[in-house]
Amino acid sequence: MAAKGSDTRKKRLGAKSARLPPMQEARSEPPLSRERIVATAVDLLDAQGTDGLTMRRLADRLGSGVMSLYWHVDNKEDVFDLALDQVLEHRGPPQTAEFQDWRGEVVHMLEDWRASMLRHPWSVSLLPARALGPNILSRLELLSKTLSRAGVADADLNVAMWSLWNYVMGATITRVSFGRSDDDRAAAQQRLAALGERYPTIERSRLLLDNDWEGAFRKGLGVLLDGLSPRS
Amino acid sequence: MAAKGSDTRKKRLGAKSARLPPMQEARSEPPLSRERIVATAVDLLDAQGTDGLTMRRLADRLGSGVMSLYWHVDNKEDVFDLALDQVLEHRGPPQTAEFQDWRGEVVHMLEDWRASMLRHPWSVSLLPARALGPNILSRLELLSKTLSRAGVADADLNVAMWSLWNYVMGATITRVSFGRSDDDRAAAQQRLAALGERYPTIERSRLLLDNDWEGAFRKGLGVLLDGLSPRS
DNA sequence: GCGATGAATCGCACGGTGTACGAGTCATCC
DNA sequence: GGATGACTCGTACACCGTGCGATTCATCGC
Repeated sequence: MAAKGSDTRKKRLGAKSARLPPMQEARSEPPLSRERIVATAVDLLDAQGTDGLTMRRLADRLGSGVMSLYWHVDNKEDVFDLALDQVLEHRGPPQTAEFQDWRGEVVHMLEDWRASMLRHPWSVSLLPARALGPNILSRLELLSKTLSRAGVADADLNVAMWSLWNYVMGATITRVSFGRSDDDRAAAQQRLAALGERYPTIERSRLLLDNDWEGAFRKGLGVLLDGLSPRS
Repeated sequence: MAAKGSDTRKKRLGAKSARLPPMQEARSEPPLSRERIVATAVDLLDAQGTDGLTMRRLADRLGSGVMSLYWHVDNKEDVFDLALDQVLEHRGPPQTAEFQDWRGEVVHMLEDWRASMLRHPWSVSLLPARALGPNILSRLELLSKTLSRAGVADADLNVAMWSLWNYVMGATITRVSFGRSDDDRAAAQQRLAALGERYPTIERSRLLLDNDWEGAFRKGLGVLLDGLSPRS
């Protein structure tokens, strides 16, 4: 059903002819390209969220006709896929040959991952329903290699990988859905209090008001890493 | 922006008049009600997924006009909220007075939570973007109370709660998005292999082919609980 | 120079969507 | 008998993704 890989007729041509501007329209937009479409889509998503992205609006921002987009892109789903992967781009590993602090590196990697998604909140609602783009795979590869080199046995590797992935995804998604604004959460907690004594414990602990997201994230991650460490 | 609480004019009237069937149509549907709408929406979501739920289709299944739904329901978002909460209903705690195996209880609670969502895969893509319904709150309350009674200090309670929540949500969402079918995952892993040697480690570990979801879930959860246990 | 090719752009139109609006029906109560 | 209010629903509107040609224009073999 969900075939990946753009299979419409269209190949990235080898950057041969540098289309010179048509010179009739002084402020004409640069020509359409997959890259420009994706970049604009990310802008639009940042500004208006998932529902804000429509093909028409996207074309407007690009100064093109709607149907022109479909030459470069399979369909709207494709745009989402590309935008998501774009946002998860990451610089390669620092490539330090020596390997003293694997734990710190893992924490850093995962925090960077999380931060990348939090910078574009729409990405977390997209990710669950989408396949793995190259940038996600590359991040997984890096994590896997680090854990492996740190001494995690092959037999335990997948459990470790999935546990970390699950935790990071869950924490990020939660952060986005509940962390909108202090006011929102205050309102939620108040509604909760108003609901009477049905939820005394979470009301007392002020669960929804807790806003040390980073601290909580790090602590939970620490616990997980403690348990997943080799030769623990 | 996202005001909760149905604010349209409409109150659940106190079950006063039992609308007797109009007797002109022998097989006429029972009258519309919020409950019937939600139940039918869940059926429709189970059968057709998130995109399959349209107000028109929903009305068709209910044998009513489309706009009649809007008397009982604020809008489509409302339907999603209600359907999600409905699916997360749960039986109250066994209410055992004695408290020997808190850990087993927590594991059981979280596995039940996870299972409830996996039974309705659409729920996981809904949850990230939605506020907390009463059934979610009630589950959180139960979890919180259990941990607290088990001896988790108040100061550590929120970290424990969020860590567990994050992990469970992440694992469930991941399970649904990647666990579609063996074929899908085999295809993904193959695509990955075809992509050459860019991802050697995850290719070697066959990360995407691992299908012992339950085992991995339980192991990761165990690690987390080990670290979060009181007086560890 | 000239026709053919094919990449790229885009207008139009179609079938679908959520829902605002207001006109209807009907049981109930004064 | 009239008023009220709960409830149903047909019509209409604006917007959506996208299939289908028609159109433009640079390039290339002749």
